[in-house]
Amino acid sequence: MHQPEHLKNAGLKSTLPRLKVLELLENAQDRHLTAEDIYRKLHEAGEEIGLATVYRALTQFEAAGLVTRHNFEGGQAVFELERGPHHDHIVCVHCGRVDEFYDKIIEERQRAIAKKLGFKLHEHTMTLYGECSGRDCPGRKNKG
Amino acid sequence: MHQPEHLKNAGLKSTLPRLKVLELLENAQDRHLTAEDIYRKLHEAGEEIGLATVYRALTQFEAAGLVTRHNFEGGQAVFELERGPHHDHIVCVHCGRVDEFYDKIIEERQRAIAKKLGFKLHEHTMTLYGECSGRDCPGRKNKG
DNA sequence: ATTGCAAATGAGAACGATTATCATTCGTAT
DNA sequence: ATACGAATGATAATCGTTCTCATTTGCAAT
Ligand SMILES: [Mn+2]
Ligand SMILES: [Mn+2]
Ligand SMILES: [Zn+2]
Ligand SMILES: [Zn+2]
Repeated sequence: MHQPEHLKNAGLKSTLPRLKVLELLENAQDRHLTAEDIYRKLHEAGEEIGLATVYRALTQFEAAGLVTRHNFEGGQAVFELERGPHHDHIVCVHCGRVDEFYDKIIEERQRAIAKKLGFKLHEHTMTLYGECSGRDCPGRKNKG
Repeated sequence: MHQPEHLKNAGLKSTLPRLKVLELLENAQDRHLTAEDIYRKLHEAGEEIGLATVYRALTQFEAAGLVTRHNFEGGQAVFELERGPHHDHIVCVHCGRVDEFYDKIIEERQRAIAKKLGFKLHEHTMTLYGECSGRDCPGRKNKG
């Protein structure tokens, strides 16, 4: 369900490459993807697109509020389609799994801290790092 | 007060370049510096040192727990000497000013969230971004 | 349907931050 | 003082991302 209107509404011309990127973000199993993930997945699906175009599309989507960029530690930025409300992330240091959460108390405290320090708060990043308990996580201490 | 013992205790050989970097981190007015900040300040002070050596020293200090690396948004990583207990940061989007804070409630919530999601928490990053109220901040709405 | 033109694309060059290479120098234990 | 492994510094290389520019496309006016 990739609507050209989504792009039009965001003030972006509806082009084939942009629609492909948007569609992939909508349908991919993983919500958090690097530019190269997207480039690779599109090529695997037989779609022609340049890497520079993927980067440009993502930057524009971000500016339009369609997409959020995260700089988890380590090289590449990851992008996710803006679906629901704000949330933060916890990342497994072994398998890279990303879980999402929202904590009202933390958000309140952040606002209070900014106020106390004399800042007009714009946004924040918060990422927790740890070891997940996935059955297939390589960091798992193999017990039954 | 740059003690060779600090390096020795950290398992690092006491060399002149490392002592210079450590001394600068101890004495610089700004607690949060990029590798190039350090390189530049040392050269301005007439000290000979290679940029690669600055990067290597910082990476080793980090591994030894003497220094913490932060990836605030935008290009360069910043480093700070590990002095007291853990804290997080709030950064002014206009002037780059960095303030530090610690919030016990947030830290507690983070632990609870990780537990609920089945993660063994290792660490976290939290950075707030906003507009500071410094007299000389360029983003300041000039009112008396 | 054709035309015209600004905007978008893609290939590859360029860029900035960081790391790797390697010949030379240094630190330190004998 | 000697010796040897580790550290240094100049520079090349790497990596993610952005820029350049010739070509193509979207789209609106014929
Ligand atoms: Mn997310
Ligand atoms: Mn700090
Ligand atoms: Zn995992
Ligand atoms: Zn400011």
